[in-house]
Amino acid sequence: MNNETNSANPPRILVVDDEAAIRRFLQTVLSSGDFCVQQAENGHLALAAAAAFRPDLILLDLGLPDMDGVEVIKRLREWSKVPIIVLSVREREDDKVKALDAGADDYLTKPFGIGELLARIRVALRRAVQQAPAPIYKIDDLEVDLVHRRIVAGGREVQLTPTEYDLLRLLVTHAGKVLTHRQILRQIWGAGYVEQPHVLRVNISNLRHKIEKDSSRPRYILTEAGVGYRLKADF
Amino acid sequence: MNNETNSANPPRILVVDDEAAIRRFLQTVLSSGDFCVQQAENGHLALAAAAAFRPDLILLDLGLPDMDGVEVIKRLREWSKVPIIVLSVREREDDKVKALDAGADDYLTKPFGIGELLARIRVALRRAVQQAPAPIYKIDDLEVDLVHRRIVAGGREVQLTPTEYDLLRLLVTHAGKVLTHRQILRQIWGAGYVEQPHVLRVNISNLRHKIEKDSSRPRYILTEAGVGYRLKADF
DNA sequence: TGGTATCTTGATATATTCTTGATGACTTTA
DNA sequence: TAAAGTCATCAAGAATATATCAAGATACCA
Repeated sequence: MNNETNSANPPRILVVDDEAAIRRFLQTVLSSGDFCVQQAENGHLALAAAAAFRPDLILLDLGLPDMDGVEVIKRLREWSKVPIIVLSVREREDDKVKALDAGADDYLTKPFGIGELLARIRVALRRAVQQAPAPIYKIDDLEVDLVHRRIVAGGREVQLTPTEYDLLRLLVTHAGKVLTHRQILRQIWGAGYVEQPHVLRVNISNLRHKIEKDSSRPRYILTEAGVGYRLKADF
Repeated sequence: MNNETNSANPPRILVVDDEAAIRRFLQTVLSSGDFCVQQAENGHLALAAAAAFRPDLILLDLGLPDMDGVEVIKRLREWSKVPIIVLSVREREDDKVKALDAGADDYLTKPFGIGELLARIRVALRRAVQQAPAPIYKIDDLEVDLVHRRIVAGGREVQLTPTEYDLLRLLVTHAGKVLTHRQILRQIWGAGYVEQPHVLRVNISNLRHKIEKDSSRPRYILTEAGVGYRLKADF
């Protein structure tokens, strides 16, 4: 996993909101606070912009026209750890909990004070200075692009089923680390499957046939007998 | 054989508030949420408790009798990065900004919902876990990474069987101490095996062949004749 | 509704790990 | 020195874990 940091001053902030007035307002406030601001007006544009623009922080309104805000957070969290601050008019506690549990870092209810917003942004940035792993995992002949959900093995793109993709993503995001059968089963199939490693084995086998040159001698997905599986890492 | 993976202890939370009613309330709420709770009723006790108790998270009321809450945050931040969530009755934006800039991670205004509080706690803990570096035991040429379940000896990674790994983990977590045969057998094979040191010897032998340069002259796993084994410690 | 892709489950061959017994080296003690 | 105990190692069969194929079940889409 290449580890490129993208923290050149000033910090870049992506503002996601469907109301142009609010985007303009935040643009003004943040620009004068020495931030570089990019805007997106719906969920799909936000995901694309997050991948292309690589912001250091995302301000996200939950009420987007094209997709649910919580879904946007989940999709972002599939590959990125960028701090997300939710700005919402909704006051319901349930929305906050869902957004925070989906991976948001903070939640502000409109209307909010500018001073507080800037302070929350400082907190999030203070914490995040360190790391920003590239969302493309590349090792030898295997390329996994978590943003575009694209897998290339041996020079050709391979199609994975949803389960296979989830499995590979889990391995990629923990590259180098041994994941026990139970950990994988709980993550992908749910707590009720932790005692059924068979379904996992079948999927590992299928995945290997799609991404390994010689599936009987795997180079990427390594078996840790009696324990679980581990994706080869480049260290 | 008990082959159970290590499950983390319940996160420890330090509650700092001068009102006993609120401490009791939080104690109840948090304990049922599977947290281990410690209390402090003023700033000085909070600082002492943070040092002694080493909580994973601090819930801090700003209105303390003996010192300003912001001062408590600053003093904590002189040596600790423990997540701090401020709980305050004050609504003034200025207080929030000061607390956040002093090093607090989040700020909730009373009254707050329990669901939201728990969600904010999960966010703070989630982040703290991510940032904690993996502890690696390193003795001369032997490297044991218990998080990644990765063993490197003599510069190359070695594959251990589950039993061998459990055995090495036991030795590593008690590095420098002599573990009797009975202690090891009870831990790894169960109480029924304490009279059968043979299995242990075979596994020690196999382990040595994998991690020692010259297994007939072990440098790491030392035999304490008539007693047990001891892993060399780097002191 | 039919057709397709995916998921689940069973059967079975292969591979790994565990246990156990045999053997010899070494140490301690009589 | 002999005898007894402890320790290290090897190797083979037993037990367990893993990989794979394929059929039936299910979900999804046009």
